[in-house]
Amino acid sequence: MLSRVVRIVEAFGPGDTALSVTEIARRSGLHVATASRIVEELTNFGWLQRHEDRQVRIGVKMWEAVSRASPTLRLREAAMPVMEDLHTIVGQHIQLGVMEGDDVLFVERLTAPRAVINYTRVAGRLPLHASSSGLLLLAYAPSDHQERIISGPLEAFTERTIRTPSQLRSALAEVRLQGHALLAGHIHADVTGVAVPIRDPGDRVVAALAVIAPNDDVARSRVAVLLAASKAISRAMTYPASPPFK
Amino acid sequence: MLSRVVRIVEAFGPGDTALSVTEIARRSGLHVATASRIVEELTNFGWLQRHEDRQVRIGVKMWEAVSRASPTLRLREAAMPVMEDLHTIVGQHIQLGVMEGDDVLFVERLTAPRAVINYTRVAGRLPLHASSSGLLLLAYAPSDHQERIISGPLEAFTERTIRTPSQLRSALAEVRLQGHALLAGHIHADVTGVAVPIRDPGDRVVAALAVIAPNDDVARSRVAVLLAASKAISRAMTYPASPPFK
DNA sequence: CCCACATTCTCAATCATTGAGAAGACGGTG
DNA sequence: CACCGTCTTCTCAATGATTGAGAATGTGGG
Repeated sequence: MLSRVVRIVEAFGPGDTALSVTEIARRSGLHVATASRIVEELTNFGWLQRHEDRQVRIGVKMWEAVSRASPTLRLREAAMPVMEDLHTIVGQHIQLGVMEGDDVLFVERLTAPRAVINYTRVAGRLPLHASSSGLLLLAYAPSDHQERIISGPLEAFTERTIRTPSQLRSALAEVRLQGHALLAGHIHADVTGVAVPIRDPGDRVVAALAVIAPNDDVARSRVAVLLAASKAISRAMTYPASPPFK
Repeated sequence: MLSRVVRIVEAFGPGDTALSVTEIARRSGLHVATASRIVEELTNFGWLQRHEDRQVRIGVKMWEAVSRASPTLRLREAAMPVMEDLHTIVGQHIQLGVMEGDDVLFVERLTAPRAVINYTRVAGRLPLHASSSGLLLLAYAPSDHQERIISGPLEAFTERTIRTPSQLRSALAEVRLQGHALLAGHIHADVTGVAVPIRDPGDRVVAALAVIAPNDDVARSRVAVLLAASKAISRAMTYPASPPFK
């Protein structure tokens, strides 16, 4: 059955590059015999691969199939050159996120080796109410989605994380007023995030571009260059897709 | 059955971001009813997603699961900062490839907007004998693999593409002698590629780092900076993996 | 309005999947 | 070297999900 394949692949959580069959069975709730058999079949297709010690990893074939037809390909291709320029200019972490359920999902990021701690990863998530990217995306989301988050539990990361519905409501209003989201110390006490919207040709907000910097960085002055970058990405997305290759 | 899922997902070729159910059925050789049903099930898991016009794309959930446990994650994380620096310095396309079957599979790339045409994409492939990255990887591959490629058909892209076993054999010897691969006009008449090896802690060649530039670029002078970059990446990979996050 | 095409639904025969338990492989330890 | 615990794979009969032809429904264009 199909759900078992999904459960097996999704058993790999953030930070798990390799798992044993037993561990996969435990996490997915499948019988080990079932897990073993499906893992073997997927391995034959190259969708999973096995280490010499029988540990299981995601296979190159699956990565390839998914990556070449990735749902965010257009966005990432349009964004990457601009993100690089931005990265060179501001010298801090740059990240690109989209809304996915009640989280922001980061689809691309550039790290600054000596810069501040940053918990995000490519394909990592953060709650919408807690991160600058998430708050920005939520501010431009349909109101029923906003209301669901506002009325839901608001997990706190630090003492400055938004934790009440009224705080969140006014924060969203402020984001819409200013056109960007600036959050200091909401995820980690020493870290400030600034996020701006990226719009598709129909002017809908489809992604957030953010700079993650230490609190004492001149974060506020980064808004202008961030906005310029987001305009450039929005413009690049309006052009037709790039030509096929091999 | 499991193979049907694989066939459906792998129906998405390079350049296909969205397909119709009928097209998926045609490419995968499945009955449309079967394709329709499996597509619907995968959609419920978020592994596929449907456009308003019923077109099918890869879903965010599948992208997320695969990307966060990607088999080349370590390599890419180690390589990206260095690739960016390199990109800033040389101002040409930079790409990172691994050997996968009889092709080189590109796992990361940085493009130079105004630079030369480049047919590669992330998750794109090129034959081992034709590209600088491929030739480099083949030169350090087990000899049985080399022999299989040497004796196999050698597809030609331009008149300068290697097309005979003896040409390939001597090209491989030269790569091993020099420690890098420089190919001018083998994929496209006006384009030169230069590739150098990236080694894992056990000193095995696991990837190729390449610069793609116009023929009149001073490609030869790029070898030194490329080698420096590859050493930096190799070194970065020896450190333990980065800590988990959310 | 009708036609062509794409998609989904229906349903009975089929055949792959399941999972308990056994057997085998592996690795560490006394 | 033999023992033991753990992980993995195998066996096999009962089960029930999967399959695909064809019908029905939905969709868009002329």
